[in-house]
Amino acid sequence: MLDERKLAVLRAIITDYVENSEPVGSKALVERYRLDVSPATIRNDMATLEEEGYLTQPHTSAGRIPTDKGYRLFVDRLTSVKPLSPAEKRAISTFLGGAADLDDVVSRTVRLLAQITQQVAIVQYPVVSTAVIRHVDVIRLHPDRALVLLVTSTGRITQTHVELPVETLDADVEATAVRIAGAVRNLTSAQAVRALHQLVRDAVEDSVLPGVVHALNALLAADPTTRVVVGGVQNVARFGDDFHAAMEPVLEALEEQVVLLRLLGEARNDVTVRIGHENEHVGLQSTSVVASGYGMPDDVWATLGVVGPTRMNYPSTMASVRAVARYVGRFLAEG
Amino acid sequence: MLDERKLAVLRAIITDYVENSEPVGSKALVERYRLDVSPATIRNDMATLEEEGYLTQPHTSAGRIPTDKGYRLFVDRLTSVKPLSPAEKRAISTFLGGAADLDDVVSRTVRLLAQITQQVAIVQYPVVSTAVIRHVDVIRLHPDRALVLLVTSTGRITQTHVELPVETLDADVEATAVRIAGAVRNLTSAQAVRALHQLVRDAVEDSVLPGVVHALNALLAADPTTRVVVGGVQNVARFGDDFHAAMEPVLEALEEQVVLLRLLGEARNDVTVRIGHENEHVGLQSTSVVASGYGMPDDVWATLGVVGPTRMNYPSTMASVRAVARYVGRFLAEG
DNA sequence: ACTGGCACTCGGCTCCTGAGAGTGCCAAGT
DNA sequence: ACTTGGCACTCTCAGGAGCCGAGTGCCAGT
Repeated sequence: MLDERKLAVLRAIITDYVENSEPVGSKALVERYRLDVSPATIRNDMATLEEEGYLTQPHTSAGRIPTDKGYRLFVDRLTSVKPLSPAEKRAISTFLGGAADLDDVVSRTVRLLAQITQQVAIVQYPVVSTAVIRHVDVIRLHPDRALVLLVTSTGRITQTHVELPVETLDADVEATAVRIAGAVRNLTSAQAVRALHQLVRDAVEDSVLPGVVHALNALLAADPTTRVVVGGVQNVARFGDDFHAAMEPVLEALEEQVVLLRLLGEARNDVTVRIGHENEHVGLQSTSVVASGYGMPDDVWATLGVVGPTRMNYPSTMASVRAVARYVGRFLAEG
Repeated sequence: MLDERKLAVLRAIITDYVENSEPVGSKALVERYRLDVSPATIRNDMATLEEEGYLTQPHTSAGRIPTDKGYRLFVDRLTSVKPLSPAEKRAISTFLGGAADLDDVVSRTVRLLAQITQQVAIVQYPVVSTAVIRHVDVIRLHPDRALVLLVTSTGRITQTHVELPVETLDADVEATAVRIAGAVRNLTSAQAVRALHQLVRDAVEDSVLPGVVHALNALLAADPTTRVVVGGVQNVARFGDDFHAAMEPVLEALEEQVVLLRLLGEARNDVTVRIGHENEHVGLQSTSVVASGYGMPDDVWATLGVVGPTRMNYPSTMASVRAVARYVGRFLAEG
């Protein structure tokens, strides 16, 4: 049904439309791309492509524009992710190289992604499945209130408050902190939960312990709900003139952590693309999401990606996302 | 020059323009507001107001719209901040009441402000000048690298990394941590800096100490550079149709922490308004900023505010900002 | 299977026109 | 001295007519 030339036509239409943002007609197509056939032939091909659902026309007697299905075929079969130029690679590398700590890495990454794709960047904080607990601390802030701190080997710090029983001595708090720290050090989340359970049963006399353990369990359980950072929101204004109407729901979606997490989806170690209506979130159905997991080859930590208009340059966006994901993964693995 | 009626005319024009987003003419004005004079009289007043720079017309023979100077006069002399309704107060109170920790308070505040003003909300994390250090911790992450943690009495946690000398023993790290923690507990930033300086001179044999102290000094110095959180960005899309052009620079400005901090300005304990060109940042010259410090009556901690179109409802926005600032201050003072 | 030709459609541009809103100014009234 | 009604004028905006051109679909011929 779709021979080689029809695919070439689809590819040319998408390329042209991405570049000029205007419906593209048969004549312009043969002029700009060396298709070596007449416009009439192209018209027939276009008619077929439209029947199959890959193209559509905004109105009769205008050029064609790609549908979501058209973009999908393009992404799946008609293009390959092109490696970045050495200069770009170097830029990524040096930009990330200056990062001081985890927060800095994430914030640099999000700015970098937004910058080179000219779209909205989303970066999820890394969760390492093999992360172990480095430290637990209980810090008394008030007579009846203490701060519980949890530090993992990746430098992630989470905290929560806990109420202390009345008449708790500083020494009690101290003792509990030491006891817990000793019990869970170098354990993974799952192991720690078991160890804490055991600890509560063994040390029944410790009045501070149960509250703190409860708080810690909450922290350990909340762990996968990682933070998501967004950047380059101003690029939404550049998504195109036809975008102004659909803009508010997009901005709204970008403020919801939950939406963003679902958007990034399951962490996979290659680049995935979700086009237009393939996104579940209704406010984002005129956008596409290009995402990639990052981390070690066999241990994906988290996901990052960009949100842009369906009419985006997929090859170049995918290349950028992939490259940034790899560099960040490598950088974090080293540091 | 500006008698009572001319001021009433200006007030009516601003009220009407804020409501309907359309230039307002003399006839509509006398109809909608009981001015008890003829349109011709109003026209003369309008001509005067325009000469004085309070009004302008988009084109000859259209109605008038206020200038920045007109809005300025309006907020300074023609309006008073109206207290919120009991229902609104209750909503603010209950919404903030559920907050668990500092992060939660800030994030709830920013959402609340954006929600009730329908504009972009900005909240600066509180810095308490009287905050004291509750805890310092040094946590070894790698053989040659450790995490330095600083916890203040407000629950603020800052952290940084420090390189350890080769062959450092765990016990050395532990000892240093205990020593430092003991030295600075319950001190303010300024006191702590002095105490640490003393400590370095006294404990020359401690090889870990200098690095950690250096890191701590950086943390203490960085303290006032507090974080700023933004919310309700989607409301930019609702600022008005004429706003679409000026939108990108606004979104851009909202991503820059530095710009935001300057925007909020000096923390003062009452509501301040900066209108249009009174803002230094060029991207924000078609917006107004309504800000207020929050904290205890005599101890302002930080600033919060909203960014909206110059054509905004100043009395209601100012009332909301003031109310939220007060509630947050009170809430933080209690908790 | 491709091509050239041809009739047809339809959006966008320009030009025009009328309606309406609003202004500025003037002379008369209070 | 301020206010008012009247009036001529300006300018935007909406609507309609008409033309242009890009683009299409179809068909007959190669």
